[in-house]
Amino acid sequence: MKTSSDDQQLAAARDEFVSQWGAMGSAWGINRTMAQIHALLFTSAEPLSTDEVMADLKISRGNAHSNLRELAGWGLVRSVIRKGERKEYFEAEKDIWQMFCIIARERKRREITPALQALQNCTAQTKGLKSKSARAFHGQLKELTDFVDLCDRLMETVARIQKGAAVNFTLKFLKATKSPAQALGLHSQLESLEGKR
Amino acid sequence: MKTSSDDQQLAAARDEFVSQWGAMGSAWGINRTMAQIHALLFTSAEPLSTDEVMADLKISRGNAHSNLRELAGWGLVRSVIRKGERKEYFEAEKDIWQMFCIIARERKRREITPALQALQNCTAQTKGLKSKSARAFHGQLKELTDFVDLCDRLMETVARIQKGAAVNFTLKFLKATKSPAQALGLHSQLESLEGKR
DNA sequence: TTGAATTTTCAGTATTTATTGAAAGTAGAA
DNA sequence: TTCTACTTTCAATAAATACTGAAAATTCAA
Repeated sequence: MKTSSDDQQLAAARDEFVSQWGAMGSAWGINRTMAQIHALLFTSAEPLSTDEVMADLKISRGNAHSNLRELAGWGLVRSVIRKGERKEYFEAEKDIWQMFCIIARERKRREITPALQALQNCTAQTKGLKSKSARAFHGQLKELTDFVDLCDRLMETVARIQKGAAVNFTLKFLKATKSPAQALGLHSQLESLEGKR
Repeated sequence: MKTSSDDQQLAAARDEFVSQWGAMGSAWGINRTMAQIHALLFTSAEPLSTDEVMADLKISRGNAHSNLRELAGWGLVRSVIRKGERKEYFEAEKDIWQMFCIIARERKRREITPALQALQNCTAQTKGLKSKSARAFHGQLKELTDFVDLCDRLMETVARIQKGAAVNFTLKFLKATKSPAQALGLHSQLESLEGKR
């Protein structure tokens, strides 16, 4: 029967996606289950209850619960209360750019900004030292700190702009950078800066 | 005595940096020890031997060995043979932009590209399906796939350009995006794209 | 109030990942 | 060759992380 086979196809593809997204998460330091739940909700037309998540992924209540809470803490998932029902349902942010911005902002807040502060401390602590090795260390750390600082700001800024702007800008950037850069307004910036290092 | 206190300061700052870099690594899915060894070599004026790394971090030979190999596999560290000496020494890539490019390329190669292929598979597998939920799934996955694809390309491209170009470009981008975007060539791109979402 | 439905917590356990250390392997010097 | 300095491997173990499930807490309707 056609529909049944289609359903199977869909189920298979979704399982694959959930598993893949989980793997990707864990490669980037995110709890596999949390990423899987996110994948599930991200591709679900309807909000899901804790029990549905448990059943879908075959995980315990405690596990489902704590990862749903964590996702809510990131702002990637919000809870939905259906009128007349007592149970809590969850839905994911579906807009990809929005999702990207949330992740960028959270990782910045949780990891990059604190790390940057620590780096700045280390750099400051070795500011006045005179020995050759201390000066070398300080110089190296200063460069790293400045670089991380720049990334931090870039992330902040990117996460603020509109989806259309970001995508279109990226496309132009890619085009402009492909082979001898020319075309577009990027031209002057890029050209005047090439070959400096 | 002045020098001794300076040395202590330096040692303390370096320990702090090593520990911090290790923490950062593990938040991003990189073995803590590998990141610590990297931090050590990154701020060492001289190449270090396996034994020196072992002593500095108080880790076993096997651990030092395998993580040094892994770092070499990433291309972040290379081995140095000193003439007359039999022992192998290791030094890190010191240029930060270079280092960033290496990491970007490796993560792209190891994680993003494979994940992208899997996503494209899932998307393709649900291409023709007619049911409402299948169509929703396919649409959502298509968007995600396209987005990851764009990131993949962007990474590739960024990792190719010159340090000066990247930094300067970023600075201009930040400036241009601060408050009502104007100035620079970015103006037209940005303005024409704001408010789309 | 009471009690059923639901959420939350957390001690115990399982799984995964990282580390040790000693034995085996290699390669250069004599 | 053989000796020695050094590197590599890997089974055993430890440490970190994630998960379970059942008991306690909460919430809401009657």
